[in-house]
Amino acid sequence: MIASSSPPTETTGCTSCVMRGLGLCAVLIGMGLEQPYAGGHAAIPQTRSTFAARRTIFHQNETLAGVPVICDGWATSTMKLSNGRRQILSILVPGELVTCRLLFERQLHLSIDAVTRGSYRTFGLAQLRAAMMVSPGIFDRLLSAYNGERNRADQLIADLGRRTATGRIARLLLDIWNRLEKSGEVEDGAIAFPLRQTHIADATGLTTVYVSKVINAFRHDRLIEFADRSLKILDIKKLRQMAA
Amino acid sequence: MIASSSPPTETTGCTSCVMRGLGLCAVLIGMGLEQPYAGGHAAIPQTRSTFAARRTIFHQNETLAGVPVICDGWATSTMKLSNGRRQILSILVPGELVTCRLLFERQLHLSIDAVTRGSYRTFGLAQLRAAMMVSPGIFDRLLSAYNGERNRADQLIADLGRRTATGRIARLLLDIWNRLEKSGEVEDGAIAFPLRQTHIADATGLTTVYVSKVINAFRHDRLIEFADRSLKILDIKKLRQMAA
DNA sequence: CGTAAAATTGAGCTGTCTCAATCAATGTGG
DNA sequence: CCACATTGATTGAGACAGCTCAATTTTACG
Repeated sequence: MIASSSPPTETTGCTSCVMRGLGLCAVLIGMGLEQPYAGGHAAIPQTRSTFAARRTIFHQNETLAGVPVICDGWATSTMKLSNGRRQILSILVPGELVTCRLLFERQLHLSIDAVTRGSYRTFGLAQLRAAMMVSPGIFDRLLSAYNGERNRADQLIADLGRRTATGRIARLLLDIWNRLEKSGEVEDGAIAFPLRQTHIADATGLTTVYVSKVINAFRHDRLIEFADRSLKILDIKKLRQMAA
Repeated sequence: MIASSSPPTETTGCTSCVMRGLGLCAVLIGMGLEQPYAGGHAAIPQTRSTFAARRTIFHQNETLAGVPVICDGWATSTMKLSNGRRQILSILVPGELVTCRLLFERQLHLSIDAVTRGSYRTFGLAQLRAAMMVSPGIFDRLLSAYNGERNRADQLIADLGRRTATGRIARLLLDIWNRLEKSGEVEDGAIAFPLRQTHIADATGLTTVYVSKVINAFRHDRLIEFADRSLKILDIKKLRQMAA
């Protein structure tokens, strides 16, 4: 899994990294911005930070100097309300950029919370923006990534406003499934799924109690298997129906 | 209100236009892109289309060649679900750009529905993108407009997921109030407010029946006056409390 | 002026929440 | 490596916010 010619710690997770998917490294190299580094991707920041499970990685209203990418582990971007409630805006799976908004705004207006332990790297704002300006390809890809974020946000609005609990949960599961499937992370018909029911509740605007009941109904109807931080979809057709 | 030296039909609404706010016209003129036109803004497209109340202006999945700006009248961007329900993603007041997403994607994935009668102009994609590339000012402003759209979407997600009906409605009213206040459209302590309760319901994920009850409760508590397509906030402090 | 759209009202229903108690899993320190 | 502490999941009973249905009135508009 890890190329023997390069240091393992530096390439972990990079195969599914968004930045790699964007072809960003190639462009940065083309710009002559690469730093001498044996066996790794030239544009990858040397500093990698780790985070513990259930910790807040970046706080609401914190100011960042770059765009972090989650190398390893899962996280959420969460909005914390004055009444103490919280709403998850998006689930960040390994390899994902935290949010493209940071390309144009230094201040984070929501908090990034770790689900599992993991690590991230921060790409420099100036470097990324320069790459965008130099390469129309990068420009379009980053902006279409931004549009992708928007699409998901819009879907979530429709879910929360106009769909029932079972529909919301089914859609959340299918969404994550599809994302991981796309990057080839289905193994034995199952995906790693470290989200707790608390996360599902906060993402769907429901209660943990009620999430538990819906999930158990899904299990009972043999739509899914969900245990040990792993998710298997048994009847994707019927699950899609519930999500319609 | 209208400068006597320029044709009234062509300048209507332009004073509060986003494009004007962006300083876009000046930049386009500086680029030598202006078209000869007596008494108007050089960069404003000559073609202006009108729409009738309650009609769909652009359909979900339609492909557009430019970025429309609502000159006159109110509209909504709405997502139509397979189960026949609809969710309003944003309320477009006069002078607003439909969505910055169209700068980077030709396909609209939601529908734009007229609330009142009105008119719009479409700015050419190529022209806008060129202006973005030439002027860092325009670039940043358009992207921060995009970020603004995102912020509103995120707020809406939190509203729908974690706030009660009264909170959602209070926040909707306050949001629109603030936007119009910012562009100086409060007159005699009231704003024009052509939204029907159906729109409020579709924007807040509620039912018209229930919206009616909440609005009447607000009226009864003398928080707002709301009739004749006009809204007056009587007790903004208490209304903000409900929205907290 | 007539018809369509919007708002209101009431009665009853249900999806989801709250509260509370219990059990299972996970993580931590000695 | 065990014992304890914390976090997470489950279950049941009861409550309520917001929905549905349906009838009626009011308002808007061609």
